Amino acid sequence: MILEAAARVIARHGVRGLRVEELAAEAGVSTALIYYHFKHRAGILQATLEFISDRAERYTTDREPGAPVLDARGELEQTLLLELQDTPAVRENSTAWGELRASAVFDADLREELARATLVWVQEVAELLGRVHPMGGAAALAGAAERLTALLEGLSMRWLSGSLPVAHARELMAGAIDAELHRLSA
Amino acid sequence: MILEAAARVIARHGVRGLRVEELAAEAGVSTALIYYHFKHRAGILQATLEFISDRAERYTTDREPGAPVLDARGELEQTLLLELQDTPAVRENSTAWGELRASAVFDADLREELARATLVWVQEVAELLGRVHPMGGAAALAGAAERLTALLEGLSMRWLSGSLPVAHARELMAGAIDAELHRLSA
DNA sequence: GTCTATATCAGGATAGAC
DNA sequence: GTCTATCCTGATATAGAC
Repeated sequence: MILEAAARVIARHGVRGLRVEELAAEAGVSTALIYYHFKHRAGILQATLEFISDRAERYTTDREPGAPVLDARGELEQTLLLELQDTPAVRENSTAWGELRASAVFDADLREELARATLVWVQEVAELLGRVHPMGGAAALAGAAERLTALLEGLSMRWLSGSLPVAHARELMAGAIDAELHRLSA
Repeated sequence: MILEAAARVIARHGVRGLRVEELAAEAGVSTALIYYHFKHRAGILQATLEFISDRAERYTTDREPGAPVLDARGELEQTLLLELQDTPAVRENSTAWGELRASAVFDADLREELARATLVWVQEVAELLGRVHPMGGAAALAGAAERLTALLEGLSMRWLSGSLPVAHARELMAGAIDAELHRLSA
């Protein structure tokens, strides 16, 4: 699929480094066909970013069949720490997500989709937090979820840009989960 | 100054959108002069990153003359919340910083300087945390500082990409400072 | 729908004068 | 150090056949 190929290419060279020709090669088609499906380069980007955010929603929710059933806190940690692993799939998605976020600063067309995807993700985490702390107020849960997900984005960027080893990023993330849960208890 | 102009252009169109010609126009010089000073486009980016991180160090440390003297916690909050204000100067620096961070994912030449600047910043925040909690262990202080600064980067990106209003970003940041300080007390 | 050309052009980089 | 003029590569986009 062309969009899958586009996600790979973006993860490899960034949005700015996306060459239609390279994308064509990666997808095993000609450049003309790319332009047949998408009117122009910008359209490719738009469609790819939509594709990436949809895919990200699925893959944080789905669990491998046969994976151990986790308690609420385990589920929460799993969801967040899943994004800080140096595997090709995670690297690809995080890189593409970071690119999407960075591109949206200068491209208003991306902002709506991005805000939507961010909201879905925050709500999912808030819901998990609520399962750990059923008595937490909705506002407190939402705030904690926003902080944890924003922190995750910040840590991912540091990791991917070579300022922070993954292992350390994971420790920091775990510490933040701990801090937020304590705060919800207080 | 060329580097100041570069920071402005990057804040306006991103690293991806930096045209040497536009930079030349912004700085009021010819493109040839740009290439006289910097060997190639990549060199411009490198130098601009250095410039921006130096400037950021100054402007988080310097206080306006006549500004009220703050206690340790006030100083800490000031330093972090300063970066979440919708003023041209802050927007410009944050935007450029975010761009350089994002670019470094695909450009190894930027990574070293970026890691250095990140480290300086983390240490500065750790030092401020230490003044609030003189009994905090070095590792705990460093961890908290890394989380707070990474969160700030994450919140800035959300703000600049239109997923989060500044005012809310500030509240979240304040909440995180609170959580980290509580955790250091425990 | 898909390909093989190819037109077109933006933008990075340089030559050479002052 | 700084400019004007220009080259030239590399990338977007299209024409037209199958």
